Amino acid sequence: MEAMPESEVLTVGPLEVRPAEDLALAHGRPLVLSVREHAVLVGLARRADRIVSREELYSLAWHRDLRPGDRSVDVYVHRLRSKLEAALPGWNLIHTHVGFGYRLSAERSHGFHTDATAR
Amino acid sequence: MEAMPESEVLTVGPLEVRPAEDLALAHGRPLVLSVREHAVLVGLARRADRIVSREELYSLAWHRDLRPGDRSVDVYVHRLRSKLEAALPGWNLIHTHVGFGYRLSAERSHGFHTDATAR
DNA sequence: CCGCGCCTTCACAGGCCCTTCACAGGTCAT
DNA sequence: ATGACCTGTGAAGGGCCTGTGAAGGCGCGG
Repeated sequence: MEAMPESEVLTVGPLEVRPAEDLALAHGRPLVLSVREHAVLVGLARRADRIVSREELYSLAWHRDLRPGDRSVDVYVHRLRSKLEAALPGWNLIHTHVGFGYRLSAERSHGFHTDATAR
Repeated sequence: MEAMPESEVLTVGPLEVRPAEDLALAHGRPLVLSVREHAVLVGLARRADRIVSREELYSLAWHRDLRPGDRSVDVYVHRLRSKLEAALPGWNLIHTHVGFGYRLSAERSHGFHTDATAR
């Protein structure tokens, strides 16, 4: 069974990321992301449940060093959050650790019940 | 093969501290700590079950000498206690040794039952 | 040439942190 | 019991960090 890098599939709760296919799925439905947004998501997903510093995340998604004062990471994390929130209401995936960085982990939004509204 | 210092993991009862990842887990769930709070926790965790004096703890977390009259350590120990208590009810982790300092040890709170919600 | 999406950079606002106070409760020796 | 010292705790002030909406440039397809 395979563990070829081609088959890399990162799962974080209801989110599934497939770097090799430039694809991310939310509950099985494809997310519409730009190249950068996808790169940032992959960077976070490959280090799921761990804190990724801005410098590290920038390096992973932009392939160059983050310059002092550059807010790009914040902006992209914000866009990613918006899209993830829209696709996965009730889930809180990107967590901020002030002074350290961001962490991708599957957690339910505070005060959200298991889809009592659905169906 | 993974005995590198990167893998340093300090375990104190239900608490797990990973200095290299700037992360601390309570029952496996990540604690949200500020930079200082985390530094103080790491300082205490690396000397678990032993008393750490204020001077020593300050030196470990602030990387400079404690000035007479500075109450920073007390304030941060207080904040850490609050967060640990919130994340690990029923556990008493930071112990005060009047005149000597603080000690991190896994001990259950006095008179605490495992089923807080029962009945 | 025009419209559209994407990336980068701003500017402003809000929130979180660190430090320092002030005061209360405790402890201990006298 | 009383005074001196030690620790617990809540709050205030400023500063730094992060969230957020928008503008300007570019490249691409129509």
